Amino acid sequence: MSDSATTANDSSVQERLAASDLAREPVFLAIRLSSRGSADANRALAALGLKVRHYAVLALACSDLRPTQRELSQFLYLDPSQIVGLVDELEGRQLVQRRPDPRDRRSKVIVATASGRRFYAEARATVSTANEETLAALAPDDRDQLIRLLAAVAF
Amino acid sequence: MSDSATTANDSSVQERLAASDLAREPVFLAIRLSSRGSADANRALAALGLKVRHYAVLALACSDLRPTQRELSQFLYLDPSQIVGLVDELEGRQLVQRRPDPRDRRSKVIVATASGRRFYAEARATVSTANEETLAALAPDDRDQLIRLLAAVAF
DNA sequence: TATTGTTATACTCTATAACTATA
DNA sequence: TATAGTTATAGAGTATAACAATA
Repeated sequence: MSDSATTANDSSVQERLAASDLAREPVFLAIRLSSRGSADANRALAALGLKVRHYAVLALACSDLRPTQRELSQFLYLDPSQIVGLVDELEGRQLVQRRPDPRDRRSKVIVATASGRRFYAEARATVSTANEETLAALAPDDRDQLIRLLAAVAF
Repeated sequence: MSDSATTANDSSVQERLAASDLAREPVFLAIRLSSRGSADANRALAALGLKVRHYAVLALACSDLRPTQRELSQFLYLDPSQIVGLVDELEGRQLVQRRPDPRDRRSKVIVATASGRRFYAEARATVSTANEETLAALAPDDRDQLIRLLAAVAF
């Protein structure tokens, strides 16, 4: 399920769908929100040359978690081999660094550089604007509620 | 973001992540629910030889919407060329039929056969069980609330 | 001239297995 | 013997363009 349809986003088309059984299934609805949300976020991030997955890695590199690549793969449900490429790209743009882990020399801790932090602040604002767009149909209270419920399922 | 990590699902790993900024971003959370939900649903549907996208097409073929392939592509945010293959597989298993659209001979209406309807009932029960698993962390009221909010965003 | 279903093709994403260096 | 990062490769999923039939 993704964002590739041709003439979609016709509101009457979506209204017809809303009447179906499918439209009451939580997994189906989550897939839709996810694909719309990541399409919106990717569109916004494209101006910065990022995709959501780069953004997610950068966000964690800016956090105080000091994650290893292995941990990034666990946090993001991505294969360790995919983290390699994402870190490569971010490192090539000097947004993050690979640092030896003093506790285990096999591991590499991924930390943001100073410019990586500045860039993240910018990206975060961009994503936040995209989120506004995605969740425009909800009142502020409902957004908070949605975030709370999603977090409860996710963790 | 998908379901490919190696030793993930360690609850302490997820607790650490819950403390990050990322864990408050609705799009990130939706991606997680979507990937977990579709992984659960796909696992359940595998016993029936279906994936969620086949299931979605079958569900709409069983509805009273009587969708054309073009409409299916709009409903599911899939490219028309992808609908072809999904309908081919379902038709090969005699679960759905392509019927000429009397109103436009270019179009083909996709309708479920009798055995398609029986099969859908079974698949629906299976998916429902998988949903229970995915949403186990939520109380019934919270589940209803989540579905309501997701539907409000999706339509 | 535009649209529906279809085919073909290229591209991205995902999954898997191996290799190296460390543990 | 097992694990972290890496590489390579195959497979699935996605995007794009073209074509025949019909509008």
